[in-house]
Amino acid sequence: MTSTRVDSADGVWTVLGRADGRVVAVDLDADGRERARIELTAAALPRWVAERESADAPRWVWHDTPGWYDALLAAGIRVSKAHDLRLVHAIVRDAAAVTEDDGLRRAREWDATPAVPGGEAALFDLGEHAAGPPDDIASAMAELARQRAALARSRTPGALRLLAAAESAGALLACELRAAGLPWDASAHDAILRETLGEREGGGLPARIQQCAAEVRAALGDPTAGLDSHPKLLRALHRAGVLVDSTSRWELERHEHPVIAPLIEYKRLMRLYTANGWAWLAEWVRDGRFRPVYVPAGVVTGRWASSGGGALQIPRQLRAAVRADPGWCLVIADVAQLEPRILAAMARDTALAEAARGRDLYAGIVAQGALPTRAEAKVALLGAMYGATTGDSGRLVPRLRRAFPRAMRLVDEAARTGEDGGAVSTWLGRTSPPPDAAWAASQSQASGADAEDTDRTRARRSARDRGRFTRNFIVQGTAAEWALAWLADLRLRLAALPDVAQHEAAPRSGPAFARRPHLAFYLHDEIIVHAPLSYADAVATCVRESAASAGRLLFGDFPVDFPLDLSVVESASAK
DNA sequence: CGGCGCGGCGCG
DNA sequence: AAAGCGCGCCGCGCCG
Repeated sequence: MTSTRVDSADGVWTVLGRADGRVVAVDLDADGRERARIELTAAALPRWVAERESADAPRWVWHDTPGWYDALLAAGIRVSKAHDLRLVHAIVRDAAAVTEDDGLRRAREWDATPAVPGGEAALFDLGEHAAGPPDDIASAMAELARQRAALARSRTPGALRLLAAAESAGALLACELRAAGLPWDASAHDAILRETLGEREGGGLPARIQQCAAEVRAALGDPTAGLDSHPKLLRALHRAGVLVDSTSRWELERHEHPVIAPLIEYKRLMRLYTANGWAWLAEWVRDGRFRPVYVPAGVVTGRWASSGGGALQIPRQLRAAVRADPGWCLVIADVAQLEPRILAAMARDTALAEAARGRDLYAGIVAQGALPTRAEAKVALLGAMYGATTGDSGRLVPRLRRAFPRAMRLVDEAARTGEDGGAVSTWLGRTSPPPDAAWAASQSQASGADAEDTDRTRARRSARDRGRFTRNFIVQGTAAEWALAWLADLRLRLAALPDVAQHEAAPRSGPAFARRPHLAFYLHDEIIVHAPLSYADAVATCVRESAASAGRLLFGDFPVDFPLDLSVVESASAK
């Protein structure tokens, strides 16, 4: 297997940008000096990129990945490496390790919102940078120079360059995931909907929802009770003697009344119907593929977000609709308890890493005697990373503090920094945003001589809120970096798999790369690869090796495992 | 009428 | 009424 590198200390960089209606490509050497410059028509670009890709596979530098890569993918061209100026700008701009920014922070035109594929939203959006970052070659060259200089002078150039490369690989993958799509069996989805919700009759709600609604109204003794408006439902519940303060499920469950069960069922069915019902199916699934819009770094911690389609919230109930094409399979893998393992590695906490040695980190904590049961170990650890102070979780955290002082010190310190208005950074250097002006103003006002008790209370609470955010930021953000490193390595390994003699029933439509094993889904700590059956073992090996490689890339030889739950299946429901 | 905030719930 | 992080989407109801 050829070695696959995520790092960016490598050969040729080629900057793409526009000028006078044409495309300009500039080759740079390792020091960033211009070596060659050519002009192309937009129509000639894909073929030229493909030639360069097979000749010397440069790192492609561009203002925004979807703005260039969607068209290349549509032309059947895939690239291996990129540098996304918009995404890297945001990292460098906020990074605490960047001390001399070489004018980068003043280049406000790069503070742009992500362009949404296929979206026309920018048309009426008069926001300052609604049009996205500048795509001309001069701007791209200038911004790249600022970024390279700022990174070179930063306190942690290696880590930040790695983050830039991983972030950009993620941007490539986000386009590829959308182009390939997640194989989705619309008839299986329809069957689940009909099974769960009942048949649709006329223009009304499905049968089982109507039945539930009737049972709820009967139990309330109110044949016209409105169930979809919280105020109306709350009043109806009160009239029936159910004295709840909200209509949320966890509160309803605490009451005994004939209305409770059918009401909870009604809400469950309505949720499925409205969020992932037939309307969703018609809008988001085409030609057997679900194509969500992924938004790399859409979350401040560096996690991806999604826009439209709810890619990050597909209910487990519908997983059976995720089905491989005939003759193909799904290789599904997720990391067991990623965030506590990340915490152990970041803190160099060998005791926690030892507990994480096996498959089940929580069982490992119990085995060490830190906490009596698995359930308590889990809630305590989540509480530690989320900043729980009360309840079961808050009560258990002190025991964790005794057992794993290094890990706990790391998150406690991050919380304290956040409470004081400071910034914290992930392992590779992504830095939390500064508190907004209102937060800072309320803190200083509360510490003044003329502050009221209510001011102090409120300021204290918002300080603690921010502490919980920064506490979680370092762990969630570093977990996102590990996942990016995993993905970046995996997509290169998959692309490097040799062709087998006979492809099984490769889909005739869709991009060329999707006729070979390819990533089809990604969600925080889980991936799905869609592959011909004959590739199953090779893909599983790639997935495992990439995970091991990501651990080494971030944490060197620190002994922490990132075990995968991996399965090769026809349908995601079997997992 | 569209925009927005909220409650609620799906996901990690 | 959430204790304890991060998201997106739905329907409702209010506002202009």
